Amino acid sequence: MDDAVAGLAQDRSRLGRSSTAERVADILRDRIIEGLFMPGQRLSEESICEALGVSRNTLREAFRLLSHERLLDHRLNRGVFVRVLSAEDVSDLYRVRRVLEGAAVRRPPTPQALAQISEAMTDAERAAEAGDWRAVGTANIRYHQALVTLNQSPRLDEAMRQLLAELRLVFHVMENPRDFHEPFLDRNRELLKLIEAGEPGRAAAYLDGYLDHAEQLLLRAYEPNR
Amino acid sequence: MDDAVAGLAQDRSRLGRSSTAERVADILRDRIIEGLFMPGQRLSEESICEALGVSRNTLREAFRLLSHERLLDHRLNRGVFVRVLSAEDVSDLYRVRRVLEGAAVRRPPTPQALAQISEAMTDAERAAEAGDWRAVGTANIRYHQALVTLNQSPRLDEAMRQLLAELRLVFHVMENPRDFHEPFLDRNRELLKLIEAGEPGRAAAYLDGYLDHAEQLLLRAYEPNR
DNA sequence: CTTGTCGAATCGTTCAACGATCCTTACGTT
DNA sequence: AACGTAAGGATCGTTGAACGATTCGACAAG
Repeated sequence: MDDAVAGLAQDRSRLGRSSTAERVADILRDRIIEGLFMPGQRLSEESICEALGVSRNTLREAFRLLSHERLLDHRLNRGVFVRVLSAEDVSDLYRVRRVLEGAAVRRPPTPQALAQISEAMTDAERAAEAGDWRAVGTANIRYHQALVTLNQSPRLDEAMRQLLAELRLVFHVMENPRDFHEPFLDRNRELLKLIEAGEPGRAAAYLDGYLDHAEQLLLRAYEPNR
Repeated sequence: MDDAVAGLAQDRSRLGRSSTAERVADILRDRIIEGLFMPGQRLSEESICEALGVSRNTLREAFRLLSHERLLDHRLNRGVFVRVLSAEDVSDLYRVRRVLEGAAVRRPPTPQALAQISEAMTDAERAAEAGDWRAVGTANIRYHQALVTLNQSPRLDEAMRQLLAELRLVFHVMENPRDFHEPFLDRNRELLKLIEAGEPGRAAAYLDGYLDHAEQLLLRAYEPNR
């Protein structure tokens, strides 16, 4: 019986798990990530707190959370806006990816992490066959999130989660998701092979080329806008 | 004249710079980092909002910000507490440092970054001569913050800033700051030399040993507490 | 010693209000 | 036509009070 009681300790995290402000933040985060709120759009306190049935103060707490995640841009006395990323932001995001993912592929891979990466990989391929490019994008994100878990660091996982959320804001400027995601299917597969083969050096080099290419594609999509 | 106008863009960040909640967060962050609020201590909404002369709602917004930085622990219906880091947290912080600083030392150093590192180095040495070990700790943190700037990434700089703030919470358990900081003076100097000499491989290896040692010192200090 | 009950303290959330700030528009000046 | 000024409205920033919900500690009953 002591075992059963001890097991409860793991579920403790679920106890504290709720608070209107956090739930509101979750809802808004989803909308932003899904692209239902477009970058640059202003989020009016009044209309949103009425639509969600929460008070302005609670909504403001949620806004603070999302601004801190760089998904919203909070301008004093002017309200909050969905973040608009600049070309410099894109470059910076890829600099961080090179560091985080680069460190990941140099680590001895754990079976669980490999399984997660592999699962995301097959999900992406299945979605590609079905022609669901939005799902391909989602699976691709899961792939890279799983990649970072090789670092075995909760904080780096969290950092990657936030980074990928920001990156989704960028993906919305890609008018044709297929052209953007399709080429990376083979690359993800190849990278996974190199990791499984225990060749960290080659995997890291391959990853660098991979990220350079993706960054340039995105930057090119940003060119016309200025 | 266009130059002068363009130069203004850099000061734009100062414009938005104010909001009671953020200023409150700044004040509290300083107190926490300086150790005036001890880890585990509860921060009562009522007493603090009265002491600072702000409303509870505003204070709560500040609390949200600091919880998001992992400096406060927000437990539902129980209030906010100064974060208490576990031994696992310490290990994770050092895993992140290995990734962030490890990537930094492998980069070709820029003159400005080197200057900043060098300045922190001499500040630390000067403070050591004066026997001011608290100042040594502060300069040491500046040193590593400057180290990360080699990555040339604002997001990584920010991540390092937060990481070091967390680490200060841990340093408060070191009863004797001199024993902890003194050995690292020579190591910092040696690491700087290796970077200046353009030997990224040896610098990275040296850094790893450095971080391993620091982590173990901290973990040993944590042992008695459990 | 364990369990149930109760009250105080505090949190979570809402609501209403007022001043401050920003944007827009209009008007007059140069 | 370009610029400075003024007025108005919309929205934000912040406050203060209020009430239910939750937690914690004490104390009595089993």
